[in-house]
Amino acid sequence: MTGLPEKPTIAGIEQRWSRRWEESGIYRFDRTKTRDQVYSIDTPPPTVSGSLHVGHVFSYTHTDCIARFKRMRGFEVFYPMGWDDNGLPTERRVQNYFGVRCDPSLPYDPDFTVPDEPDAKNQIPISRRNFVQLCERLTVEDEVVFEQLWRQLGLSIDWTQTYQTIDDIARTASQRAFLDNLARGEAYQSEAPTLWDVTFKTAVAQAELEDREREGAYHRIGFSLAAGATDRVWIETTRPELLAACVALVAHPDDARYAALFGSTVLTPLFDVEVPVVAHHLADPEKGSGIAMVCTFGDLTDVTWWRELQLPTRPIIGWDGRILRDVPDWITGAQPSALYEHIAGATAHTAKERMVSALTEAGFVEGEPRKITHPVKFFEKGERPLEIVTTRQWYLTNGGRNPELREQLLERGRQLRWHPEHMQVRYENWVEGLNGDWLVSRQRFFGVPIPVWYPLDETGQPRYDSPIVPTADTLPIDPSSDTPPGLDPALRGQPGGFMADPDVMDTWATSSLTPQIAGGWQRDTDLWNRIFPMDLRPQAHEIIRTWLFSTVVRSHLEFDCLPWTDVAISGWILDPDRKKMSKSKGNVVTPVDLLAEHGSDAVRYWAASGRPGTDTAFDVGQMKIGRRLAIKILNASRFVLGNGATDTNGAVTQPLDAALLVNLADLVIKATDAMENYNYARALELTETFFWSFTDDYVELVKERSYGDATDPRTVSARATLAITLDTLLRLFAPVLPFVTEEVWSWWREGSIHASAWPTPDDRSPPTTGDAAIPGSVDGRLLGDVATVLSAIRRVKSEAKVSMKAAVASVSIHGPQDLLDRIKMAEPDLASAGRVESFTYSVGEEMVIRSTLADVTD
RNA sequence: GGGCGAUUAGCUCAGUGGUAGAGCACUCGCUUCACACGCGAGGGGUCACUGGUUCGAACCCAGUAUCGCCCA
Repeated sequence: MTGLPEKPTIAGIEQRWSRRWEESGIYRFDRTKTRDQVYSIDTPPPTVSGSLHVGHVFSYTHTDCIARFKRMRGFEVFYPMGWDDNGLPTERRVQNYFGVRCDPSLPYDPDFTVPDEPDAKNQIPISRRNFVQLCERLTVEDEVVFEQLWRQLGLSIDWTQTYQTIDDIARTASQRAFLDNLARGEAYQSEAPTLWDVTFKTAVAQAELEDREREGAYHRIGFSLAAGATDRVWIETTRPELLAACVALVAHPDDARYAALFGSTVLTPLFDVEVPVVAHHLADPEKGSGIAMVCTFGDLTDVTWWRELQLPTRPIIGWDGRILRDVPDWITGAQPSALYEHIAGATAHTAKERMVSALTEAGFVEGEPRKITHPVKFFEKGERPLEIVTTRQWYLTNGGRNPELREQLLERGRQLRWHPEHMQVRYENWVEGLNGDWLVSRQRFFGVPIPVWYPLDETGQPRYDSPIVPTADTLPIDPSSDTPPGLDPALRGQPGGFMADPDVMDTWATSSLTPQIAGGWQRDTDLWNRIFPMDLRPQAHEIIRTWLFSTVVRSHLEFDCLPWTDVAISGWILDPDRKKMSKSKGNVVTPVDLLAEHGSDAVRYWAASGRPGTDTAFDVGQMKIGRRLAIKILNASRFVLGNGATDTNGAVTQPLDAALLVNLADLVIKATDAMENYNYARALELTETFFWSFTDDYVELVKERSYGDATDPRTVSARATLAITLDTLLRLFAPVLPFVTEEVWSWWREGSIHASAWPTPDDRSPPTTGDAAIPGSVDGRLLGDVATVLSAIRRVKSEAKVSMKAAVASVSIHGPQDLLDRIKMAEPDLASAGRVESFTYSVGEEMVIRSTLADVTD
């Protein structure tokens, strides 16, 4: 054995070993292995434009613990890392970082350089291609920083398998999968009311919505029953600015107050547009006045009424969220037109003020606005309420409109093994609640383009029903600069020519293909066949409805199977007030500082202590415990090895030693079982508990014996037991504490501990009952009994406030015969550990231990 | 409003039918030849509450409360 340090330290351990691991390539995927020998992981790609936070460190550590365990179990682990540089976060970061904004109408400027002093408030307009180049430039910078952190944390990733969600490979896979969906009829276009973010000017899918409670007010507005009549029907609305878009009034069919009006028409105030009064069960008699104004479109209920009652379409809100400029054709007459012009071009907010004031002046408002709070739909990343506009969009089937497909996807959810199990209901609830297909087109710049063109007819109008698609070998394409096969580029935009679909795909349309992108689908079939379907998807629970579900959808449609067999859902990190940690609260600690302060093993210890799927408190105290454990492992190992206990093949002949090995085998069984069930926290806890009692009790008991003559069987037995136990415990700790265990391993073992085999209970079988040399040796209780006696001896010394070195004249032990028999077998070890001069035994029921200290001579 | 989870020592958490546990913190000790980033000992809990099942409940069942999350 070489390299045993005088005074071991954990300083600098991360840099040393992460470099060594990279040089030796021990985490690289060996593609000579077949699918049954492989364990493949669909690693979540972090958003590079954001920053890594403690939650990332927490959950990625969990995955790494599993990866390391599986590797030691003999699997070839496919563990790639991806970077999600798609979509809005990157666009926004580029805008702020470089002080630019994308204007797709501008031509490409090859000489463009970024401003010396970027001003995010006064952004310079640049072309789409210039903008995308800046996106790519920034993400490359970010990826370097991220990779560095992951290496420092000790993730056992194959760094030759990284991917980006915007690179050529990802674009090709996304477009290929989309075209496959299109060919099978799973992707289709539809012109329909669409939830629309007026800030980002893009459509938003159901999965990206959230309800937020907002203040609003009911305005009580009167509709005239007939031209010139003074009789009114009073409705209450939170959106009076949409009066010009009113298409009907609706009340519940059983509502006697309005029964007489069903089938008749009324006039909208001031605009004098004739609208029908209709009945529908969704009208709530308890809400407002019980009769509601239906507009194009105030909310999703309006859309339902519009669809089910076949009402006309009268849009007045534009894609910018402002009232459309031109007076619509259903508004006629001088005064109504003048009123419309008064609100035209205004924001919804301003239009509301103007409408209320005009209606009030004309006597169509009753009472004061009645303030309420109500849920309003928002884009999860947006800050203004969504509008509903009618647009042409691409959709992917996801079961939202097809009961048969929905049931198939629910069945996929049941086939998947969830850790923890109860997370499956999140999936069930989401799939059961889908009310439409997956809207995949987005009106953004930095994303994967939808790979189709449309023919233009003689008048220059696009024919959306017969899109032109590229051939698979030309992917990836950008239809806005590439030309359809066989067509002249000059025909772009010309009558009889073609035009590009202007949109890009939803980021989830790419992220839902991470197995395909990372695994070489349609690109590296040899690799693909070795890793798919994958084994594990680790992820957070807030994206079950997005990432997890969309990945299942794509795999189901493309391959008719699950993308993985297991999913591990990680919990939140909570701050000390039990609130989710977040940037806005200013309570986020940067991972770099955390690793530097406590050490990677210590931070990993804290992370691995959190049970799978359970929210875990950010707890520096737990990291300190991890650090202490790492140091203890170094010191205990140095002691064991420095004592000459390096031979695991020595004959174990002493009962105490055999008892320890029995308990060790039991630990291995339980820890393995926990790991197999993705419960690294349980495995760690079991191993840690064993380790502390090993050092506190067993090592103290055999210290004297292990110092002895190397040819003495008692010494050989102690040393072999120490070596076997250390060897086993290091391997059990290795997934959680990769650095310190590797450090110790390097002192006396060949190769890397991370390439060694996970322990099995048969590694070093303890002597059997039949062994005459060690009576009763397989009884693991011996260790606990002896530890109890040792503790009693220590207590006497502690209470007498004397050193543990103080001598004990005699110890009398009272108890059942079998207990006494066991203790007698370890009497010499007890005598040396406790400095006991003599033992006496007496038989009885209850265990009683009495110790008498020797006279203190000084 | 629907669903899921949690509630155990001052704190962070284990513990799925058989005498309430760990670490931290606290108290009192110990310069023990691996470790003072250490070692030893000690004090500390109506297991949220109310019922039920059971010989026996922190654990199973029903309900209540509080907190968190997901969905509407």
